[in-house]
Amino acid sequence: MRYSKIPSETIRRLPGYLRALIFLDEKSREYVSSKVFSEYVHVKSPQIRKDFSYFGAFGTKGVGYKVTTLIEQIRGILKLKEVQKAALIGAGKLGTAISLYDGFKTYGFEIAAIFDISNDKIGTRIGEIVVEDPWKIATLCERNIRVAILAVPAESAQETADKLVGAGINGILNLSPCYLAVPKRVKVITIDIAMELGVLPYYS
Amino acid sequence: MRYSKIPSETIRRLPGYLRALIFLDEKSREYVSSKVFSEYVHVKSPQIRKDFSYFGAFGTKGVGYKVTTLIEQIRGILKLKEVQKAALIGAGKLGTAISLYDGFKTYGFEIAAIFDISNDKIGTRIGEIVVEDPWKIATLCERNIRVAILAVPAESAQETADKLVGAGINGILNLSPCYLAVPKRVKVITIDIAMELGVLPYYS
DNA sequence: ATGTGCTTGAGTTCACATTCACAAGCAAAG
DNA sequence: CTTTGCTTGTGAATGTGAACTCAAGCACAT
Repeated sequence: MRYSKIPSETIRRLPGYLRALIFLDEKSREYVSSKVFSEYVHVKSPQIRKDFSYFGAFGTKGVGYKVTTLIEQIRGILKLKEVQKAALIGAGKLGTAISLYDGFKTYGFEIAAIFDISNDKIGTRIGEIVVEDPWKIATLCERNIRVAILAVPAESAQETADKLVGAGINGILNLSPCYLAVPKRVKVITIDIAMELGVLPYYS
Repeated sequence: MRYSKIPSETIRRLPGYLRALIFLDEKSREYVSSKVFSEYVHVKSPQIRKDFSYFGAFGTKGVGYKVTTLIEQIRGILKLKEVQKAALIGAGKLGTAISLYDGFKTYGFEIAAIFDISNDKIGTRIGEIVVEDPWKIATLCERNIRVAILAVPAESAQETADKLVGAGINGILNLSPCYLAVPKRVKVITIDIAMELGVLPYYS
């Protein structure tokens, strides 16, 4: 299957599709049509069919798509089939909130390590994970952790990102309000809650 | 000035521009060229010039754009000139982390009210704000609060959103992992951290 | 077995966004 | 005053994604 020709905008929508599909699956819904599905994900139905058609046609005319098949397909494309271990850097208020959020397993993620610079926190436990000293970030690669969530103050974000890159990480979810300079092989996604808020008044 | 013809993709980039410009301003940088600016925001220089040209030409050839003028312009377009009051619903771990985050004022936002359903929290103080009972959400309109940040469990997100809509809110930043059904006049932005994480493995 | 109603899948059209290339123009130096 | 170097602003071309439309086809009822 040639996934390489899937448009990037379609990829961007897939996690949203996945979430809705898992929701439908939990409700024991077996089939869903593009029309009904569009209600759940706020994407128009022709768009949904086009997206699904990129990775092969397996819908049933007159009926719709089988929910479990769709989930399998999307998990496969996003490489979420086996559990991905993720590291959390920064155990402040935000980091703690994130580590306790149970939505990660929906996407096959598991927070497998937490780091914090504060001596008060090192050695203590958040959930079931023991907080470690940041110099141990270098061991992430051998622990098979390739994704990191960065919840540190903006001042130390770049510095920490450099360490992560050095440790062989290839994906960073950056929650600091700043851009990170990283090599091209590393994918960075930045979420700045305040910044997202910035477009709201425009649409009023 | 005809702002109405500014492409939506440009609008989406403006908050990012604004953040970088404020950073430059704090560094006392007076002028910035599109080439230099592109390093800061990770957008190519012709794109930046095109974006700026949508809201009028005021760069100086051979020199660049005046940082403070740019900040004024963008604040004007995004309607961030006067301080916008925002309400925070949900004072759990995530809500608390958000209320203590000081990045909001960069965009002219101020958390002016906090609501939580828990009796333990009502009446206590987070930062300088006293946590209120959710039935007081109805008073938001008369308090001149038009934007809300929703940090409640997914189960009660829709119900709370309905209350907010009833209170005359016209923008919601939704941090729950679910879609919200709201009237068209209300703009919703959903951020699901786990979902954003979902695209990372694909790019590995 | 046949017809009916609904849904898929794809080809096409249209709209939008990005990139490119270059003329026009300011500033500073000689 | 003229020249040199750099940067803007924009029209044209290219690329990309969204919306539309409709023939093909499955399932179920009759």
